[in-house]
Amino acid sequence: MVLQKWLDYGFNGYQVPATPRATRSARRRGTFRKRQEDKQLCTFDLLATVAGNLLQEKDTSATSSNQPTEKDQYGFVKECEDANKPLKDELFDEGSCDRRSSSGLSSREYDQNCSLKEFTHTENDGHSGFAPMVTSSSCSERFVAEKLMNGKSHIETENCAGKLELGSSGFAEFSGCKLDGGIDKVTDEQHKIGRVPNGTGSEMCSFEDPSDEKSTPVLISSGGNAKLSGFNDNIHCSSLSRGCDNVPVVSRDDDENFSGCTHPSTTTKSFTSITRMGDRRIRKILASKYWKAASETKVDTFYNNNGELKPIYQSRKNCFKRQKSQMNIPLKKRKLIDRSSVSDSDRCIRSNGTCFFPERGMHQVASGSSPRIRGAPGLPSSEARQHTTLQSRDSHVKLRIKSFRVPELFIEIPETATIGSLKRTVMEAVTAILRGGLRVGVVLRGKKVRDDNKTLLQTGISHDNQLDALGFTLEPNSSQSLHPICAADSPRGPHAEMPKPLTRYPSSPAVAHQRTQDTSDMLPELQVASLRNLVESDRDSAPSPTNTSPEKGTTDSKALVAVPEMGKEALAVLPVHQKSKCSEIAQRRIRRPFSVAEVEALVQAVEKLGTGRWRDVKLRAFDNAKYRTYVDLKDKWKTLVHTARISPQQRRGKPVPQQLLDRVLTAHAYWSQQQTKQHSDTCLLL
DNA sequence: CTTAGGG
DNA sequence: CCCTAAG
Repeated sequence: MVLQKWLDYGFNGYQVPATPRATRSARRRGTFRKRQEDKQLCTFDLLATVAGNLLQEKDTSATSSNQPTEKDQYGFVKECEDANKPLKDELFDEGSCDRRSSSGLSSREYDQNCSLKEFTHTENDGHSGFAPMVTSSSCSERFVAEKLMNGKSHIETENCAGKLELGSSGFAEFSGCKLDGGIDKVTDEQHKIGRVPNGTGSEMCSFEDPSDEKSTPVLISSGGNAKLSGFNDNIHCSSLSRGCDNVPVVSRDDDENFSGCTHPSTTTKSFTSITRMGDRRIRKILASKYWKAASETKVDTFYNNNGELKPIYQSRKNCFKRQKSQMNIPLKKRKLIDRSSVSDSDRCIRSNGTCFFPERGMHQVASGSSPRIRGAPGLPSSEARQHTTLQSRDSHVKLRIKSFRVPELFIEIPETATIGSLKRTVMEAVTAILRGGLRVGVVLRGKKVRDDNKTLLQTGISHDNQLDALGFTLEPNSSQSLHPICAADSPRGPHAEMPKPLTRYPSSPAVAHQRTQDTSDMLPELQVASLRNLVESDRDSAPSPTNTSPEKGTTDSKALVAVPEMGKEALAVLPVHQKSKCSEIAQRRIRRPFSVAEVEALVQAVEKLGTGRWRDVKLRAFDNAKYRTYVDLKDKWKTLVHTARISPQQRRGKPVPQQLLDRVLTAHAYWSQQQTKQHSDTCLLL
């Protein structure tokens, strides 16, 4: 079941043009939107990824035998590895599920864990309404997709990922990434508020792959729930991820809420149609009030969950929330102590803006610095030491960005697509996002630091006690933004929301959480650790992904940000700018040329019902084609009439049988006449 | 939400 | 396909 659900999920984020044509169109419009009906529309929030985890996992796996799940995960991953295997098969293949289960965790257990976690989550929370919200947001926003790259590149990326160094000058430099990244200090809010159980959101949705080097781990967490047509079960994002066994999450509420945003295939007919119809509206709203909505979303959601809101309403809210999360691209960062010994090992090799850490160095670091013991216990001590070190050298602050959030991606991919194609698609999307114009925002204690000329010292960042309050955000680069709206909005939206976003994404803890077997116990520690990470630097964890693994990784180091070198080619394909900027706000639907059969059905329906009854036509002939709205049908009819009137030479695209065109003209003439007649009759009566 | 019509 | 006005 879990696997099946996979498909349901969509990739929240930038849409990858299925075709050049679509791309052009999208570019022209500056907006993208892809929806999938018969194909699986998955919305995944990508949390990036990174490969770095792989290395860590490798090391970790050996150490942490206590996690039965890992093997499963491995097995699972391997399954996915088969690039030639159709996605559909992959997902629906019972055998796959079984295998995965056999490896250590039965599917049932898997589910139970998720449920349990979820349940626990809510219970502990004490805020019945709040927990779900957090979960959903985190899930939707947070998703980890690993295995975006090949094993090799993967590793490299991971290594370099997110290393951010802040010099005394105040100049921030991403050693590892070309991308602008923000360090996300998500967890802080939660901690402060205390409403959310430790490690709440992120853990649930994100996980790490303990896959070995060979296997390219792919973590895909859905942002929310995806419903797959034919399946009533709601899947939680966690189910997608391998680590989810440890960190299952997502509340039912989420599923419902998201139904509107995602593919509501499972929903009832009426509901589906409603949601679909509302889709545009939602998008519209998002576009115009994205930021505002985003800022308010969290709160709204919270109350909504408690209250008795209409499903649709909730779904919309969720959409907003989701959008928000997408827009906010918080990065988690880790502060590293600048220590000579560490520095050496950590030192990265830069190449084309990407920083790589030599494997040796990494391993060394990992082995030396971090205890192999999985679990929080090791963290505190190591951190303390590091902290001390840090203090000794307060003149330099090293920050490591462990992960960054990728804007929502919409990926449409046929069920028959191969895993390899799926990977490529995701890769392209991620690459595009990364390449998109982004800038870094610095948030200190919830406040945006706008003065770029201030030194870290002046700002207070130089002091470790301040560091815990330091956060980074990714913001659309207005200069590159194609859309005025985005550019204009970006400045305030992200900033204003900073605090909330942070709260919502305890990404690092989550990741760590995954790995840890005893989630409940670990959570508290993890969160603490994550917080501390911001303040303190851990040399061990920082440079080496390996190191990050269980102990440290749990805390914060886990989530690495991959800054790929990879997607260069892909970039050409994708309209990066638009996507990175505003794609989330309004994504154009994918173009779906009408097939002859569809035209036939349309013509037939119109012949029967006449023009002007597009809703009926839709229900009559395209009820199952969810991607065809009545507006689409109306438009198609319009184009058909036009096509029928022009000479065959002037017609473009897939030729429509002349016979059909003739019928179009006939029907159009007939119903036009009827309309006129009726109108005249009305006039006469009046 | 539906229609209708321009873009 | 999108967007919007209008009902």
